[in-house]
Amino acid sequence: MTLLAVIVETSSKVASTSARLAKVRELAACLRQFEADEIVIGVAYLSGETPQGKFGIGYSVLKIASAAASASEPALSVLEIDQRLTEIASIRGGGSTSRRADALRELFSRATEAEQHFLMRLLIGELRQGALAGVMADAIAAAADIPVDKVRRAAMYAKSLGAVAHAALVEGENALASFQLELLSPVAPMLAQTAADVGEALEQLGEDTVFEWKMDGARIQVHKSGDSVHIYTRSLNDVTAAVPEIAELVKGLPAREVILDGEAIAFTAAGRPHPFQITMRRFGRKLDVEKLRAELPMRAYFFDCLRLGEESLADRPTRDRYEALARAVPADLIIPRLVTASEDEASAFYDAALAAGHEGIMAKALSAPYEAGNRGASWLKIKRAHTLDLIVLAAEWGHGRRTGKLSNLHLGALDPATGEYVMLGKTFKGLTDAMLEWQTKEFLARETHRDDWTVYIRPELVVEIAFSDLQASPRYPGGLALRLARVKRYRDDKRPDEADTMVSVRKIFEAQSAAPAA
DNA sequence: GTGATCAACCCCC
DNA sequence: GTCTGACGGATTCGG
DNA sequence: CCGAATCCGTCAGACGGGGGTTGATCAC
Repeated sequence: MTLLAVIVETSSKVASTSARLAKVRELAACLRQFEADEIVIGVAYLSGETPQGKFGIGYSVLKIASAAASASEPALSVLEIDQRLTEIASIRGGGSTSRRADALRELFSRATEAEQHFLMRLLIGELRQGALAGVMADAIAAAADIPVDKVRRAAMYAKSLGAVAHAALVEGENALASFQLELLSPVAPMLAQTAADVGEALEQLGEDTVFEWKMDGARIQVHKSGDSVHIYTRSLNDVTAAVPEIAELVKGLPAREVILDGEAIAFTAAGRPHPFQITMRRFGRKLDVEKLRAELPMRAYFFDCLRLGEESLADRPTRDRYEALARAVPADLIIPRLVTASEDEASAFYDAALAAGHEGIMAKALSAPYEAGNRGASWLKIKRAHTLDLIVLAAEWGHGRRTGKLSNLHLGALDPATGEYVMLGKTFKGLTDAMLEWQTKEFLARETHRDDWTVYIRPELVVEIAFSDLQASPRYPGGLALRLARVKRYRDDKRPDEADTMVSVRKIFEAQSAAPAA
């Protein structure tokens, strides 16, 4: 029987070093200590997850529970924690918040302070030990003395990394072969790297490149097995009930067994794609699905086929998978695509995608396999970014490796009509350590006032911000918010009165929602 | 008791 | 989702 | 030819936006 304290001790050692190999050694040593029925749970905890997944425990509930007394000696076992968490996850309905907090407090009262701290971070989803599933895969390979490639391959198709660890440690290397692409069992979708433009994409991928429109909806993976159809999200949640029209569509396809990769997105009656936030009113919804279905129909566009009939196509090249896709799905459900080695043709294709209201295009190597769960170099996304010179209005203190630095910027633009600065969003992205250092000093020199987390400053600093979109905002005063904002550079060369104002901000918003030129 | 509002949480990008 | 930093294996450089 | 420097892919962790659902609380 393994105590939670063993895991807590391991996590602490893992966190204390930045060397990945040392982390792997510590994790592997811990894995070898587990008994068979503890492996799935222990692997989850040491990868910053619980077997129960997310179940409604956040910072607020934990704050109540953490008021508990603590035990002086470790006594909780791994299996008991798992049992208690399963019970807590099952508490629902009226009064559940306080009953959950009570149950958590009781559990915490039997944990040492170190164990409480670990459980807090685990349940909130911020273990911050510098090791998650990626490092854990290495550790499983090391503990079972199996090549890491085999572990990673099994992990692509397994329900959980813990299941892979169990098979590897209990049954050995050969057992990993039983993890295969299966119908109605979703696999982590392949992700893409970024390219600045079509020229860069062609340079990286070479002659054999296919371009596809990139639509700004939600990724879907569709499985059909006879009469049974399920639709999964990028993180493998089942959203079949939220998009019944797509399920019906797939039920009507002639193929009996098929796995498709694609995008779900809502369109206007005029045939233009809705902004992402409109698509999200449908996607993942549980209530009133039928009512909204009528006014906000969802479409599916497919771009890959991982299985058609008996055989898995994941290891086959893109061109073979496309050939299967074309057999499985009518042409109007396939995302617009173009095979070309011509930069001019590719650019025109990109312009057409943007003119049709889409996000950009993808570039894919025709000879590459489907790398499930990987951010593979054979898929590149090409999106344009807007840029504005905005004013820093305030900044928030950072956490973790940014503790002690002012990190998250409040960004705004002057509204000439009122003379007031209008906040448009926040960002912490794109800042180097040197910039963090510099801006902390500069902000504090301009401080006007502060509260718990935020330091407000005189509107004197101009910063160039890149962003994907402007979204309609229910919370910001101008009714607009930056989407995916990141810092490009500080504009030391610009005075605040030379920065962009709300006039140019509104102009961008209007241009992006306008109908296409005739 | 019932509906409206709010805060916390999760899930898409 | 974007971006930076760190690690470590692979590759290139310099004498 | 070998050790050092550099390159490159992978992983983790900084936290953004808007949606929804659920349960708690407030007003009547």
